[in-house]
Amino acid sequence: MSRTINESDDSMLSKDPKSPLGDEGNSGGITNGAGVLKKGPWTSAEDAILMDYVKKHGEGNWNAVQKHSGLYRCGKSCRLRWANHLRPNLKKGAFTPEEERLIIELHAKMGNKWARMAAHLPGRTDNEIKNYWNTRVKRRHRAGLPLYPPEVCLQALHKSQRSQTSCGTSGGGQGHLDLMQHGYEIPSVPFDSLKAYQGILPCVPEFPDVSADDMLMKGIGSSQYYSFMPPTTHCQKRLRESIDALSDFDGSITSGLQSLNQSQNTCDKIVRSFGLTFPYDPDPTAKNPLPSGATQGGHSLSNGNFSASKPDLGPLKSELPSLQYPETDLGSWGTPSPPPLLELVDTFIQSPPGTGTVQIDCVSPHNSGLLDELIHESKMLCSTKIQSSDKSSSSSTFAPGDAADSSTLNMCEREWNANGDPVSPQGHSTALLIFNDSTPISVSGRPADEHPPAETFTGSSVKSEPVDHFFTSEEERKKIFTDLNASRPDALLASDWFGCSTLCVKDQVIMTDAIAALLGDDFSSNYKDMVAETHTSSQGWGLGSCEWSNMPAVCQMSELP
DNA sequence: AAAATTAACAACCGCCAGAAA
DNA sequence: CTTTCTGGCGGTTGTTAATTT
Repeated sequence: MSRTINESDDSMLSKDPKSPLGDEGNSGGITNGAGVLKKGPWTSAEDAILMDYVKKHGEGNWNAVQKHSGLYRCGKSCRLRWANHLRPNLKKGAFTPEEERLIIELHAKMGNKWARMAAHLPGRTDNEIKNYWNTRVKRRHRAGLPLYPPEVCLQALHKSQRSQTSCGTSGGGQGHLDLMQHGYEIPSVPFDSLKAYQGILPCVPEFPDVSADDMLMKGIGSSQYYSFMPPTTHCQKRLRESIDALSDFDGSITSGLQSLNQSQNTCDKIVRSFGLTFPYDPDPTAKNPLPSGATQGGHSLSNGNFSASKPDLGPLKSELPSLQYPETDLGSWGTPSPPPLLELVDTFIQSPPGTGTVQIDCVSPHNSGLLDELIHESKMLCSTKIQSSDKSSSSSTFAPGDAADSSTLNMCEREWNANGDPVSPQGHSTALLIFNDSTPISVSGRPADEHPPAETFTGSSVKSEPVDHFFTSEEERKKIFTDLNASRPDALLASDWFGCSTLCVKDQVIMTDAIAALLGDDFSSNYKDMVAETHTSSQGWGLGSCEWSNMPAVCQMSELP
């Protein structure tokens, strides 16, 4: 739009520092010694000055612009103005369908790497792309549509698979061409892997396209709308720390993470990097460390359908720190993820001995005091747990009947019942994901390479073969995570989210035996009934309309002998 | 026709990394 | 080696036009 430029400003074209350039429309500025630097919309007069300057001096040295041209703008602002509006060969106007398609594809591959994406779109700026995408996110979200069209997902999947293959055969030296050339980082592997089920698993008839980015974008597309999803960068910051700590993260996830068990510091790192809290509570009856208000609010958040499926709780959204997910928010949880994903996360998140029960929460980067408090408390509890579990690690087990967990379950069940409509398109069925301690072993005690028969719960449609089809080996899965984590912390985060969340699958629900083990027979039975109900009353919802930002984080890392 | 909502855009801010001093 | 400067990037906010109610 050209609305911001008042064409009458042309009359003000002047290089006189005392001209209206210096203060016209000044909506507050900063001083830099030479005067007040103007902020706000650029006038065409300022544009002319800047263009003239660049013509004479070339790009760069933006801080000198003011000195040489008398333009009362900071160098940063000048650079931005030049890059986004004045530089030649800029393509203006709406994105063409082709460009839109490209953006979608690129975003599927790169995530919020606007500058890189812009490099693929001649004449377009990162800002343009970013704005377009954010708008798209809002629009799609509002419409309840998936962010990525299915073809993009499939494409990403194929690339992902090729990339994995390539990495596997070349030792990672030569990844997918795109990955290497364009700095494509790890595609959203875990999600892509799920997408793979689309064509394999009957239980995933139309796995909606979603990726780590998707999830993230759901959360970061706009703080206005997704304020309770951790923005990528902040998560990356947290993750970076852990990645640093895991410099030996060479695929041996277990060893890498187990090393984290060495100290409170590492525990802290885990907490921060994974956005986890470790509210281990020796007293299961007081398991939920969140204040009731937070819980409730978190519920509203996690239920936080922007379409306000629970309007009564809506107002809490703005009052609460982001991402305080209650353990009890069942009604809004998605459906359980398929076993491989669970195991993937299991593989990655090796709860060190003594970590004990871990509640994974998603910590907002914009921690409020409350959240900080919770984190602090979690750290303390974590520390406590490490100490205590050292004494009793051999006997520390997680069982369906475990009091602590059952308390959670009870809460969940109550919540579930309270929600009344557990299978509504946006209040999907729920499950707890249990991250067991020893990776190769699922909660049910089954070795990881022996994929659990998820059909146990769906009773009909879940098969285990796809697991083997997609992940040929444990090494491969580890490899994926290694690659993922090494180059795409946000994807890791997403995987973390994924792992600690539940997966919404159109028309179908997958439940792992791990979950079953946790829930116990009665609950599982109820769950199955509910699933059946879901099937019959399905409205064809998918991830696209699923509230990722809702993802509760009731992930329990339990110890296993 | 007015108000409300949504979309599109522009610009700023904070953070970070690399280069230069 | 440390500090400072600069440019770049991504997230966020604010404004306005367009559309809907």
